[in-house]
Amino acid sequence: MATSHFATAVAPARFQPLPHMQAITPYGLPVEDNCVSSVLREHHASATLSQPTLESLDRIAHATTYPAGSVVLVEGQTPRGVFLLCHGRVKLMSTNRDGKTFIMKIAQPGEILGLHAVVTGGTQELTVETLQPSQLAFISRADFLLFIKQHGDACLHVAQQLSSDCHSAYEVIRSIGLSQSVKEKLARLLLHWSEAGHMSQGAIRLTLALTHEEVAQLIGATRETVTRILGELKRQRVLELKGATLLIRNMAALERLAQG
Amino acid sequence: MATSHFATAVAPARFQPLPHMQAITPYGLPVEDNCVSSVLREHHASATLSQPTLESLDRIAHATTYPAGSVVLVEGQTPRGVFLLCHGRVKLMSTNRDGKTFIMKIAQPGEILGLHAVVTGGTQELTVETLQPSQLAFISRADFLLFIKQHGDACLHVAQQLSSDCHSAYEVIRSIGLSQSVKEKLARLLLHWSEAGHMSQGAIRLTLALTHEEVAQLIGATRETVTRILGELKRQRVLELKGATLLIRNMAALERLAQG
DNA sequence: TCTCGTGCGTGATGGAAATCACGCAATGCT
DNA sequence: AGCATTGCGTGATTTCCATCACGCACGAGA
Repeated sequence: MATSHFATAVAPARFQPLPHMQAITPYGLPVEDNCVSSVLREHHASATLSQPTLESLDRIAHATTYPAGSVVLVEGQTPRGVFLLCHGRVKLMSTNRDGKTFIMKIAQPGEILGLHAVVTGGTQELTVETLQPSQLAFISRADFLLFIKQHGDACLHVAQQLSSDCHSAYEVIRSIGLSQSVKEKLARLLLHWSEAGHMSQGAIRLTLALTHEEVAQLIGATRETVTRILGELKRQRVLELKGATLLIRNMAALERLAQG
Repeated sequence: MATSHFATAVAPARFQPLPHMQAITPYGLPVEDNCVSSVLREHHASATLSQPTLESLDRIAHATTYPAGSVVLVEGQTPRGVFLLCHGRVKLMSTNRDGKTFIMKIAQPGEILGLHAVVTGGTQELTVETLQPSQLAFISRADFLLFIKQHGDACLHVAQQLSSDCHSAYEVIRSIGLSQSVKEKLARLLLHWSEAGHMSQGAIRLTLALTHEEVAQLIGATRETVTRILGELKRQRVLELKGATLLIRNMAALERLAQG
């Protein structure tokens, strides 16, 4: 189990292109030169970042496309810079010596990866691995530090990003530290996901792009328990699961499980 | 148990002085007007903050002394501003509906409390309660935001503080998410504390200012298990405990327990 | 088409720790 | 002094979940 995890996590690192090998492998993603400013405009940052700031960011950022399963950053390494996630989804995780993995969060487009290490000058806290083919923009440490020194609005945005990282870390701690059972944690996770899902005929529909193993690593449990509890919830008609599509049929029951 | 926790956590809130009631109750602590710049000079910030920045910080900060057990910030509340911890120690914690508490960290002088909420504009993430008589400097939200906008070095320092908050949150997640047993978590905690302890006749001496209950809340366990494991470690001559003084006799054994 | 790898479904079993339920010492209050 | 409160020490019981050990489905590649 631990071995198989390492296989998926580490093997694709060989495919990791260097930042300057820009867009050699499209993996079906559109190759945009200015993906940086566009993704920041679409997502949260529009309010805080000025036009000149975005432009100078575009100048120092280099977009690259990665296949699914690429290891972009590794915990413990000295950071060469930060990555801005333009397209796709990546998992941020930590692994201990006996191969047990904990997934801290799934990052969405617009998030900056590897920020802490660059800001504090320490080593990388988390391992970052793509879940899908993803486009990331690399900014070297020196360029980035100069950039936030020169642009006050960027520094504020960095602070906000760090705040939001903290926020999600605290959420995780609350989830795994303050709950009695795995069922409760799983219910909480599903509720959290349901916020991003769509209503359809009285149920909430969302696509579950993770394996049971990964779900387990998100809540600090084993794959078997996740499978068992999901099965139980299906039998109780709380959930319905076809392929990667998850239907939440009984929201109230889920909320009760998550400690109402 | 839950009730008794709430008693200690909430009751002293009645003694909470308003920030403008400056230094009415000294509680045995020296009353310094410029505690802000002096504590920042002593601790980490000396490198990043310039003299003019420190001076203007002193102008907007208002020092106040609190007795032990004061609730300074409460999770969920809309923040009026941030607190800079000048003297003493406070615990940052989160509580769920059935009264179960998780302590995220014990903050040391120099740390800024309530930063996330002020930076992001959201609600307070954590409850902050003094463990000892402590001196805190209040800075209103408006003053603080203006201050970091005007002082680039301060904004960077804020980013670093947020990074370090994230760092400790990730540490906690690793500790509680990636360990097999309570014994392992407790060993890790003791090792972490030992870094701040002093060597004396082949053992490391440190003062354990927390109750077993609080230790349990730091590692996500119950008071009984903490008592039992500490007792076991005493019997195995790994630890020695007299009053609030903790002696670590066998560092190697502790490291083995913490997964060497 | 036949493996092989990967992910899911399930049973049996053991063990770590939560829970419950005490007693006992130290401290503070009136 | 007497009483309440708080923190520590311990036993008995129980519950939940990790662990081990399978089988089975499905897509990919030879």
